[in-house]
Amino acid sequence: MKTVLFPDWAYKPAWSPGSRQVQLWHFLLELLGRNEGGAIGWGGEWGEFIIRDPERLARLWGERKGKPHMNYDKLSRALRYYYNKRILHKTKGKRFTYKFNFSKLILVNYPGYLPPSSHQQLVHRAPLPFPFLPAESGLPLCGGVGSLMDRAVQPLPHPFLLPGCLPKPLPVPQALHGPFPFISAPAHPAVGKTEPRESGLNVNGWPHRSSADWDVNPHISWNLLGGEKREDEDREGKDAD
DNA sequence: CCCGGAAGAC
DNA sequence: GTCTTCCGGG
Repeated sequence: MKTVLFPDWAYKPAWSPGSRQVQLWHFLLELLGRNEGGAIGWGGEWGEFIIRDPERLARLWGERKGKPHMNYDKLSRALRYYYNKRILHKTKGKRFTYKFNFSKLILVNYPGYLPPSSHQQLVHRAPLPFPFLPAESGLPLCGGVGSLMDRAVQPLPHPFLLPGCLPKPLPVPQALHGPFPFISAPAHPAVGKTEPRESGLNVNGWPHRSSADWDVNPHISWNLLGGEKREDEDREGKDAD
């Protein structure tokens, strides 16, 4: 069943036990997911976004954080700190354009990622721990006070994301042919056939697909949570030739 | 505009 | 640890 999901940082809840404040990338995802129009929007590339109104975005961010003097200069400094953390890249040459680092995909199954030693255990489809809801349901997506994050039904052992926060690209399987070193699960012999439903949860354009849709090099090293392989460092349009 | 060091808040 | 603030430099 091979499920391809998102990088480790993307699974950190907006309100992790350690940090009681919203994180900037969550905030950005929230705005992008809401398609709130104006301040920020998805760009052409997978994960790329463009800040259309920098000062307005800064004002919104400042309001969220209780920092009335926030501006784009300071916000962009925070974005720059994401470079080293490998959460963001700058799309060079394009003004106000950054890109989320979705190049490192994480292979996990929802009720908890599986450590490399025991990953053959729960290799079956796992439903999301929260009820689906359309983006129009009024509740804020991607966390925030009073959002789904707070009213999650069960204690969640693992961080999670909400649908609608991420771009919906990949109309075709050619994403893998690009510069993205996507990672997928190798075929596990122990699994047998466990494919209850491949529909997954595309209800919101959630890019949750079986990697069988894409032909993947099996020898790509797949790093799980905590793994820090840096073989990707994805490029834009210019690849080495 | 964009970059990152430095210091400090929390 | 995650920004916020300030800033010299390109």
